[in-house]
Amino acid sequence: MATIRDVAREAGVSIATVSRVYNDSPLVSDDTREHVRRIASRLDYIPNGAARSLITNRTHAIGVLLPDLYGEFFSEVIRGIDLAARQERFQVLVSSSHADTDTLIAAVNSMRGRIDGLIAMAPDEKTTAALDSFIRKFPVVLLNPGPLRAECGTISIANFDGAYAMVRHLQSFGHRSIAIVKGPAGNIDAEERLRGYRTALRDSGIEPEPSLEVPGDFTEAAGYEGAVKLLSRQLRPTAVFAANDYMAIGLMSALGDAGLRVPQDIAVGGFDDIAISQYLSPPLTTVRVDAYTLGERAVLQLIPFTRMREPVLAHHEMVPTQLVLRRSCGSTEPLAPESLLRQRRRPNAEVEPA
Amino acid sequence: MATIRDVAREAGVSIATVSRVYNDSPLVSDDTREHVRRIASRLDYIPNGAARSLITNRTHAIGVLLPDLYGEFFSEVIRGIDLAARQERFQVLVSSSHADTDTLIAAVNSMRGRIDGLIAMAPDEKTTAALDSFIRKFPVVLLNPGPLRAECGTISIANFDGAYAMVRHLQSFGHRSIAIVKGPAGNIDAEERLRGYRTALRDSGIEPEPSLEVPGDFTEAAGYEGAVKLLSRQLRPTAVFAANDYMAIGLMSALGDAGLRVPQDIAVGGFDDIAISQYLSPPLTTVRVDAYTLGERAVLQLIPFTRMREPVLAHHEMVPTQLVLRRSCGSTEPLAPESLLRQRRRPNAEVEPA
DNA sequence: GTCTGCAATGAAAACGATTACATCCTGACC
DNA sequence: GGTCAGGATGTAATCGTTTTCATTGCAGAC
Repeated sequence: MATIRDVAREAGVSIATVSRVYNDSPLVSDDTREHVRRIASRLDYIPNGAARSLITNRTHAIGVLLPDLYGEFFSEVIRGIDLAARQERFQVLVSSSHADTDTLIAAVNSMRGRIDGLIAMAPDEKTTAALDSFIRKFPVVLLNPGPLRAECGTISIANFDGAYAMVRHLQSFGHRSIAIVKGPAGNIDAEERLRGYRTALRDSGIEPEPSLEVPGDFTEAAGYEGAVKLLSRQLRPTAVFAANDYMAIGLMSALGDAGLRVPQDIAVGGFDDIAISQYLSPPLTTVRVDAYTLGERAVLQLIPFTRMREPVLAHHEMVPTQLVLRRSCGSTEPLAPESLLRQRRRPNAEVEPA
Repeated sequence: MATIRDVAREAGVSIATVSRVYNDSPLVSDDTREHVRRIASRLDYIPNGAARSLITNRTHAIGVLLPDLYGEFFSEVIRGIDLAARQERFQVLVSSSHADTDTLIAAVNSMRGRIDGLIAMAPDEKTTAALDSFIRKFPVVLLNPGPLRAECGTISIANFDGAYAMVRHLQSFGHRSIAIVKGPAGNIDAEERLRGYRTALRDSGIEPEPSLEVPGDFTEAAGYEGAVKLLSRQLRPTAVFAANDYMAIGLMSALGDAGLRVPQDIAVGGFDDIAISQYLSPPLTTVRVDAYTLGERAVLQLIPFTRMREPVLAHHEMVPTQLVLRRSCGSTEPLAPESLLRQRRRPNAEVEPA
């Protein structure tokens, strides 16, 4: 590997000059700059990153810490982060699949000194607490944290708004008795969605009815059981909002087993807009979550603070969700071809999934 | 940030001793080791990675270069890489979404000097060629490259075997006239799957019939059109193998539109086992691709060579595929609950997809 | 009591860049 | 012609480690 010294010698200048060329200093004449560049590329010289960050105390890399997420969401977040970071000429160091607090902390420590800032998804209270001391002295942006008390930057998904919009939409079809299959207790997304559901009801003068709120855990099976529970009521609801699409799938299959038609007998709404949703029969009305933007915004919020090496000022941002109308809620509007909509989200999707 | 000097001063030893403690040198007495560790942790000392790699010329990081992949596959590959790398105490630097050769090369260059080895997925000939000079002097493992002539390590998916098994399986139900909807020309996976299809036919004494091989491009729409084309023959095939699941979906919806029942009137097989497949009606018989293992094996193959800083010896490995029997091919065997099978692949899936 | 050998430690030279400061040169101005 | 400004370049200190090569101290051999 050629070093800056080799280039300097070969070009007949000092290493300071070569360095200046690579740092776009205005203190180099155009001739020299040109000459040095030529020699450097002939020698296949690439500045040594380690030496650089040793002296500048900057690594030009950001760390990304994610729990073990399901495919679609994960890859979109990373994609958003990756592209935004590349734009800013930052490298991305990832570490995912952190089941517990210990491995998460270990991961943070192993990244220390190798990154200028951190983007982390803390799925629960415990993990957020674990990151706390780090947050106080280092640029950190949290993805989708819970109670917004963190003293750092955060980006959240508009779970509340999405759920609210979904319920209001169901109401626009005349539904008055709307049930919900909830997500796991303690889960931040689940709680926000429930809150959106309740608020939407109250805003239309309906007091949420506990027996219409059945527990769930985001799995297909929970959706199935939830439906069974709801159908055992003497008065069955006319619409059900499942707090995520997987539960909506289970729900719909239970309804089918019970001989009920969706949406004629009962309307169904989901959340997430996972890839499957558009292929269900009927296609599922749901709430699209823009994971790409989540990642992108996180980078844009983080980068300025990496330059100062200071904690990110408390600043809370929200990524909007979008109601996706399909037939499961009774919508009959002519819809744009889904495949085109999808396409827009993955402009370079040229390669085969497997 | 505390430096090694701070620790040395505070502990009353030389920096050499502190360094030795952190490098597990046997040349330190147990007392000293213990003492230094205590001081270090009190000062919250973490060795500076930049300084370390400057002197050792090793970064303890591997780069991962991926094209723009669809969600599920992408995240599983990364997960495999991440976990294996963590085991070996390596960091992972990712860069994805490389639509063209230029951005790919740029990404490689921006990683130079920051990584000890590279795992890259080169989706086509052009990209492989672009990486060629790099491959000659640096540890590289290619994921799923085409013709196995690359002078480096490679890990491929057993596309041929999977397609072969699928066709043989269809034949076991008595099908003699089996069509295929092909993937895009030039695509490596597509070509291997086609080859597997043809070989399976020949091995059972059937000469592949060109009119039973209709073109496709891995999209749902292509599957639909493929079905239309096949149904327009005077003699319709009794089974169709779609070269990926998305095309199988389009295919099945076209068959439905034509009033044909799957599998009674016509059997269907797919490839990839995307998440949707088990929810289709009927659930799709397909070939599972183990992306996790792909990533994991790549790391295990790469790591030893990073220590020598030498190119990876040409070594070609294959990740097996697995036939997943569901109802679309006519299988009536009692099947294990799918949700359990899925679970095994994502042991820590505690967090909500969105 | 000296010498040898070995375990434990320290001093100092790298590693390859950035950058403050010094120096040189050129041309403008009086 | 001398002075001065300022652009272009060079010198050298510095970043925080690892590692080679002393150096020290002590145990055991003679």
